[in-house]
Amino acid sequence: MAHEYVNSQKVKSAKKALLSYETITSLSEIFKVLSDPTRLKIVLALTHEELCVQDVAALLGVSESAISHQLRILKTLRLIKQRRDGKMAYYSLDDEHIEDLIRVATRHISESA
Amino acid sequence: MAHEYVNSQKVKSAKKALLSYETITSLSEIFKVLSDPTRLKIVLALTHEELCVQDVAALLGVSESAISHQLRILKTLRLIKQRRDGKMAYYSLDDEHIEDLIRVATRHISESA
DNA sequence: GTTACATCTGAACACCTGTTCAATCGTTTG
DNA sequence: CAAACGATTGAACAGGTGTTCAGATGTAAC
Repeated sequence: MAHEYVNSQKVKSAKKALLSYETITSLSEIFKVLSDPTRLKIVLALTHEELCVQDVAALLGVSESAISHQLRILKTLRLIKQRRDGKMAYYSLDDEHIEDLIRVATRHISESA
Repeated sequence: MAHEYVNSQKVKSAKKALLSYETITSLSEIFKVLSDPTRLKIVLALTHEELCVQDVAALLGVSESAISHQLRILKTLRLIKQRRDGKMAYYSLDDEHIEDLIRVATRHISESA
């Protein structure tokens, strides 16, 4: 194979911007968890205030079961944490950086409109 | 309905962090497009250098057809732009803010490890 | 213990998504 | 013109995703 690429010079330059497999995987994961509107709303709602499952469901207009499923995903990925109080379970944000990410993204869409 | 929420005060506070339907939709969209590893790699590769379809495919180890499909998605969402040169089509980034978003997300995963 | 309530869970379902494969389009070259 | 090449497209496929539904936890009150 004399020429692996059409334009080796450009590819060589482009290669510098690539990231490791682990980084790509982690980035995809964090973007993916925020790509679902319901999860995104949950994260926003829990940013500055803890809420129980019922209230999250009522606030967002989604069934409690669906919310519970999504809360589990967010908890597994350590974006939120849980506090038990009797029968109730209170959830709150457990990631200080997520706010920044959403803020940067929000600025992005408002400036490209 | 005397009590719409279990904890009205907390819900009232949480409501302040919510965003409009349009903003939520746009945010989900931008996170979703970056949630696929192939698309994320394409965006990274085209950040500082334009590339033709063949070279993107070879660089990422994906078929030209699959790359072409993804390039169309990225182009539709105005993340990348196309330049024609004879038979070749050169693609490059068309969004200055995407780099920031990926940079913030990268910092996030490196600090939470 | 039993009832009531909040939450959680698993299976099922419809829907969406990314790749593959084959065919087609556009442009360039002989 | 025809052949060659890069790129594009559409249908089909497997795999993944979010919600619903019914049932099971777990905790508190009686």
